[in-house]
Amino acid sequence: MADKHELRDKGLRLTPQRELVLAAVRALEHATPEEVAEKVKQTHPGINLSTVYRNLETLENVGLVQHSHLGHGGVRYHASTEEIHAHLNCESCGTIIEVPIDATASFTQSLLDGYGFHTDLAHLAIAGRCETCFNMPETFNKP
Amino acid sequence: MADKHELRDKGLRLTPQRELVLAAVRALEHATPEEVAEKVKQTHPGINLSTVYRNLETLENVGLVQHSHLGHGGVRYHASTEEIHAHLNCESCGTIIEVPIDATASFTQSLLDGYGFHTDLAHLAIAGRCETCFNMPETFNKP
DNA sequence: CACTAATTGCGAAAGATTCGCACTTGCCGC
DNA sequence: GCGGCAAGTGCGAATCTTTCGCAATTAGTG
Repeated sequence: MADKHELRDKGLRLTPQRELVLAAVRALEHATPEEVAEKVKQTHPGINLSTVYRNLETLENVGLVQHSHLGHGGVRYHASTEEIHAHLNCESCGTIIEVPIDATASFTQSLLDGYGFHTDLAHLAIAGRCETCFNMPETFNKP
Repeated sequence: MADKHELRDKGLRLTPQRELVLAAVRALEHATPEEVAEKVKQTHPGINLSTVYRNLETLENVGLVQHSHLGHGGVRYHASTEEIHAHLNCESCGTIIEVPIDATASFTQSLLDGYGFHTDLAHLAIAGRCETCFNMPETFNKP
């Protein structure tokens, strides 16, 4: 699971809670803080939500995890080691489609050329509608 | 400001609060509900925050305004008549760069071709760093 | 002018995240 | 191995944003 040294090497103490939070983020992919807490509780029922929030923040500061905003819902965390991808978020059904980041390279390059903007497509989802929902007008505007 | 008929035509009652909310959204561009309320209070100090929220929702339902998620902050509303554009949101300094939607056409087309996904780039901002912040490493990770 | 339904104000509630503070515990040096 | 100290945790309260219920008000209609 979590290598004993990767936390220590970052100057962090090695607590069971912290290890479990990191392991949960890695196992879950795109998990909300709530879901991470849920997962951790399976092996450490006493963990406090505050502790989960604090550890997510701490782990993010040292670069082991990152968060993204994947839609109307809230924040979601993923391990930094996960392959980088953009997220297409269907506003009707909530489906998340993952797109390899190199499929977006020419777009981000054009933003760099045109606006000097260094795009981080992994951080915010791209909104829209998937094929299925697009063909069901009655679901429009009701995510 | 707000044409007397555009609200009535949508089947809505014409109340001073509603007119002012619509006017504020149009005047402010990318305003949070909080900011809209602030603006409305300049001419109608008694307005209640709930009323602002309800009117934003109502106005969105009839298509006069829309909301987007522009970054870590919260929701922002803009008038539907504004020219459609994507938003590049610098995570360091919070600057919003507006990009005409046709500059993104080939990207959205490729998402449609490749994933059957109908992209609405106006709804969620694109995260990244502006030129200035990109060249100031010390500001990294502290939006 | 009276009537009815839409709208507002207000206070409370709900959900998510943060904070303060006292208690606990990992880690370092001895 | 043992003690001390700062980092980390648990807990409850505070904050912030958004929503809700309900009674009072008001726009639009005839």
